[in-house]
Amino acid sequence: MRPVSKEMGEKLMAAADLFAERGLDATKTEDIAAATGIPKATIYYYFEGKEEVLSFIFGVVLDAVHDAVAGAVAGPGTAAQRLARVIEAHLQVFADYPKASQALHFDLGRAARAPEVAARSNESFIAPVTALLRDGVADGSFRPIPEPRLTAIALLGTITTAAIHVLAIEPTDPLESLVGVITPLVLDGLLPRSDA
Amino acid sequence: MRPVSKEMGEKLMAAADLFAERGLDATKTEDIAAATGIPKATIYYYFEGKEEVLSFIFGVVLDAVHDAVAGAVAGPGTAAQRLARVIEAHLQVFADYPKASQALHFDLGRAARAPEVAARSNESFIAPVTALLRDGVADGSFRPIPEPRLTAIALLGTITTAAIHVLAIEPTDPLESLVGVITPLVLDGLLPRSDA
DNA sequence: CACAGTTTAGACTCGGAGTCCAAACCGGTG
DNA sequence: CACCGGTTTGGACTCCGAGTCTAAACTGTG
Repeated sequence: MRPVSKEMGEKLMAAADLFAERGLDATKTEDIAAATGIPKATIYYYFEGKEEVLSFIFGVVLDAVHDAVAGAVAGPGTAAQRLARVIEAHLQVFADYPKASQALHFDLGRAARAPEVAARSNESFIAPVTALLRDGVADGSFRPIPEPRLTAIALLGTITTAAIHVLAIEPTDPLESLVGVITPLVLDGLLPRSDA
Repeated sequence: MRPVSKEMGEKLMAAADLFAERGLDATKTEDIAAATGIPKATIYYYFEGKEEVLSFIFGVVLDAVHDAVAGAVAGPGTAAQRLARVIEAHLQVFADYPKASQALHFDLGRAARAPEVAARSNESFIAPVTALLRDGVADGSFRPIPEPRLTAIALLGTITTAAIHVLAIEPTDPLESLVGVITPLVLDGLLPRSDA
């Protein structure tokens, strides 16, 4: 994969629509060419094949997640407040890159099988959130969490699944409504608080 | 898709391994034939194509989820106890059909795009769990939940993502360890309970 | 201008999905 | 047993699209 100019990168994001609608394999190289305005031969000059085009798009999203999460984690406040901001920021990435996020989630298998995508999703979300959970436990703003890493992974699933569902399957509710669903769910749980 | 005999159905499940490892598109019809022992021509006699073979496998898993969830929801106890059993039962399906579950999650895009798969995952999990949440709110065993359906979807994501991760990506932890992660997470949340 | 890198059209190869067919097989039924 | 419908299968065939290749044009830089 040759280095991609900013302009070309932007053009390429148009392919995210195709991938989100049809998936990688139902998307012809010619379609990508048509949608992006980049001729097939040029695409092959930059990328090994359409799978690498998809990886490029995934990279853009994962970078955005990385920045969003890193910013939220590094911010002020208790671990709980920062986790709430992680959720908000992550959802904002879905709002910013709806089609690309959808493509990422929908071609999850391919993504998971690509070691560098797995590594990046680890760096972007799982590792920082795991650390945040540990912090919160240490300073008492979270209850003891026996498996912070698995918990972080579960949180990732909570956020992404809900977001993708709203985005792609039943776009009846706005994405913002999810903050009010997910944040209380993961912070307070479903049981009533006797001290509330 | 013609009706499939029990024996043939069992043979077909061998294809789940291929789908889980490589995804549908990297799996050749010939490979399916080799893995299942069913010749290509016979496969095409029963199914429109390999996509329908995948749908068949998805159907088996979704049926199992349906039965597991229905059983847990219908059981005795508070809504919280029944939800805990839903989680356990759902995880048990992952344990029973690891490869097929993986294939389902990995080819999520295809699944989500297939209207009957979306409908079945709604019937199997989302609708019954939404109802369970409503019940729990009504009888006071859950706190008020403004968006029970979105919450149910979020729960589905929590469970499946964690399970798939453990199953496919980092099989270091056993699947059972997830019960202790997910159940407290969704029932109690991450914040400490001052009344605990 | 010459040279290196980029861009592109278009022709080509090749693998695999799905089609088709005809032969065999199988389990009733008269 | 002879027949008939549905099933099973091998193998040949078509067709589409990914990826390759080439050569020409174009771009900017010394």
